[in-house]
Amino acid sequence: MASVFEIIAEPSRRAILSLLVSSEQSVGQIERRLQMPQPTVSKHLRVLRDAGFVESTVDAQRRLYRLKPESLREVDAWLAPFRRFWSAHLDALENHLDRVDPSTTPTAIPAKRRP
Amino acid sequence: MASVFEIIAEPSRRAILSLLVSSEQSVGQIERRLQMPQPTVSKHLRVLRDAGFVESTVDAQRRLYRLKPESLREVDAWLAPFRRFWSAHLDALENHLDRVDPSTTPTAIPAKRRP
DNA sequence: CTGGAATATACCTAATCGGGTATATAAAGA
DNA sequence: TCTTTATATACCCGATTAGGTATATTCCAG
Repeated sequence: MASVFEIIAEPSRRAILSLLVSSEQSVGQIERRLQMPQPTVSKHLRVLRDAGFVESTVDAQRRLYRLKPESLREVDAWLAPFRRFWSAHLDALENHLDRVDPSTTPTAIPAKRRP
Repeated sequence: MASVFEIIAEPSRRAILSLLVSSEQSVGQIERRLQMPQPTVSKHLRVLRDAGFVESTVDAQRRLYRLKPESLREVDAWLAPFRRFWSAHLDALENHLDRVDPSTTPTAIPAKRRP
C-alpha cells in the first residue's frame, strides 16, 4: 500500500480517521460505532498504522488508537495549487486559453492572470 | 469509479491534474509531457471527465482539456477537521471532544480518563 | 489455570483496475 | 478521394485488494 492517496481512498479508512478526530478509540469502539466486523477494523487499522496515520497504545487487552495526522499534510500540500482555482477568477483563464497553439511544446506557463 | 478520493488515488491522474494547473492541454501534449501512451491518457481523461475534474472543448481533431477543480473541494472539505491537528494548538482538540455523539455509545466505556 | 474478552492475522475468493495492444472514428491535408 | 493525424474505445490479462471466516494470541477474571 503505497501512497497517502491510496490510503484515504478507502471509505472505511476515512471513516475511521474521521472518528478518531474526536478522541482516541479502542478497536471495539470503532467496531461498534462504524458497524463493521472486527477483522475489517483491525485490518484497516493495520494499514493506517503502517502508513503513519495512526498510532496505538496498549491498555490491557485493548488497543487505543489515536490520530497522527502528519501524513495528511501531503494531501494538503498537493491540493495547494488547485486552491487558487476555486478561490476566485476562473473565467478569464478559460476564455483566453481557448486559442492556444499546441503544435510545439507549450512550455509557456501562463501566470495566474494579468490585469 | 465512485468517489473523488478514488479518482485522485491514481498517480497518473494526479499528474494529469497537476499538469492542467498551468494551462489547458491537448491529449497529445499530455501524452508527450507525461511520457505515457495515448490510450492511457485518454482513459484517465475519461475517468477525470466523468468525475467532473476536467472538461474538454473540441479544436479540430484535438481535444483541449482544462481543469474544473470544484470536485477537489470535497477533498479539501474532508481534510478540514484534521488541519487543526497540525496547526499548532492541541487545545482546539478539546473543544472538538464536546461534539462526541453519545447516542451510539458502546456498552462499555473505559473510565480511563474522563473528568 | 481455566474461561472469556479483545485484538491480530492467515487464508480464500470475487471484484476491480490499470496497462498494453489493436482498432474504430473523425477531421485535415494532399 | 486517399492518407495522415488525433483521439477514443474495445478487449484481454495480471496484479491488487477488500470482505468473510476461521483461528491464533494476549490479557484479565474467577
